[in-house]
Amino acid sequence: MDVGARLKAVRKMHGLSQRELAKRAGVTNSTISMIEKNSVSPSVSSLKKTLSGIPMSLVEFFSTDIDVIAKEPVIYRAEELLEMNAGDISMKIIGKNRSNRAMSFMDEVYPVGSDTGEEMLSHEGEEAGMVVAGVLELTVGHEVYHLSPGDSYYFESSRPHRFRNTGEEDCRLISCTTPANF
Amino acid sequence: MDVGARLKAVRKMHGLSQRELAKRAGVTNSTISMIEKNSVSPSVSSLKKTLSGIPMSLVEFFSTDIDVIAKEPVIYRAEELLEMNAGDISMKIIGKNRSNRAMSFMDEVYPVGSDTGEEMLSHEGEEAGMVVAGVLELTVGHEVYHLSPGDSYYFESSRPHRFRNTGEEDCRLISCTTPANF
DNA sequence: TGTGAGTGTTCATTATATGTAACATTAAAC
DNA sequence: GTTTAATGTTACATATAATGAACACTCACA
Repeated sequence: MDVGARLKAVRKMHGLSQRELAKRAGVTNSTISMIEKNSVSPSVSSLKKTLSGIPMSLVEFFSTDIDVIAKEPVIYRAEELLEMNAGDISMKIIGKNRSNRAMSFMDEVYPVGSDTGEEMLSHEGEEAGMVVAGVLELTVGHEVYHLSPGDSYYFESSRPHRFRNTGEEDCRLISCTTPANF
Repeated sequence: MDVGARLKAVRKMHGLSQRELAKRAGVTNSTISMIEKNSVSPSVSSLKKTLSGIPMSLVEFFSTDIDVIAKEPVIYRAEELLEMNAGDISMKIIGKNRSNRAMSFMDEVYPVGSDTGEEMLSHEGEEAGMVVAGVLELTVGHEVYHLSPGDSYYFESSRPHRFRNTGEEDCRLISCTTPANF
């Protein structure tokens, strides 16, 4: 991660000179020069102060992809979607071949009786989804929910959760998680 | 933003002592102590090095919400979903009443002839979606795509884009954007 | 051909962060 | 009670970053 190059790119992108940004941010131009040349590793507070002149948050600074947006594919045909299997659950991941994704967007099919398992799932991030066909039993924490087509959910992935198809037909679910898990 | 408190929380969450983390990260325990007490503002490089012992990225560190996970609602019934209208396009937002969301997960309906407009959209983030019914014309950059049910897309929202229903029936789309725009 | 306002860089000084090694406190083991 | 190993904190020396004032350079304009 090239902090200097990124700051330079961000600054240029906003049409600011080192001195102009320095004035707005309340730091000196030499500080910015040194940071951009990677002659120093700025403290969190000074980087934050510097970015306040843009303005830009630290999250944005570290997550924004300055690199050229590669000519990534945009659309994924239904018949081309690669099917993955986790147990008997089928998942088709949209954008799987992209270099970096912020999300995992998926078309999932839970066959009758399928289950992510008694051991509850728990991981970083957030997830949301909508049932398109069939019924789904969703457990989050100590609550159990039953979802029909058109019903949806949104929760923090750190909360223990479990998906089951307790119905009598396959359940199809369109879901999304962030960050990308798959 | 309380860097010290956050580091402490993250460290505790992973069951590490200052010394243990220090050893894994290749810094000294006193450095960690000082950072956690906010007696110093660590340099980006030393914070990064410190987090490598967790391990955790800078993005995660600055974006992770350590605050207590509020008792947010989890599921949203089809009939309860609030319908929003942008022109003649209908959008139902999942999780709208949540305090903070990383994503906008939506159930959208594009009536025949509807269009996000000649002026292409362009904003921060990434977006993905899958057509559930009808057909959709998606323009990204200079490319025009036609999607049928089961087809999907994933692209950087900074790329100019436009959605149109050029078909002869309503188009239903389940989509997600990050960060949350709606 | 200056001249002036802009650009980014560099140097010496000052301020701040980090490493080393000590300290005090707690909890478990004997 | 004493020991032992763990915890987090602190003091001082050293390393590093930030400041303020110079410097060299480019470009527009007279």
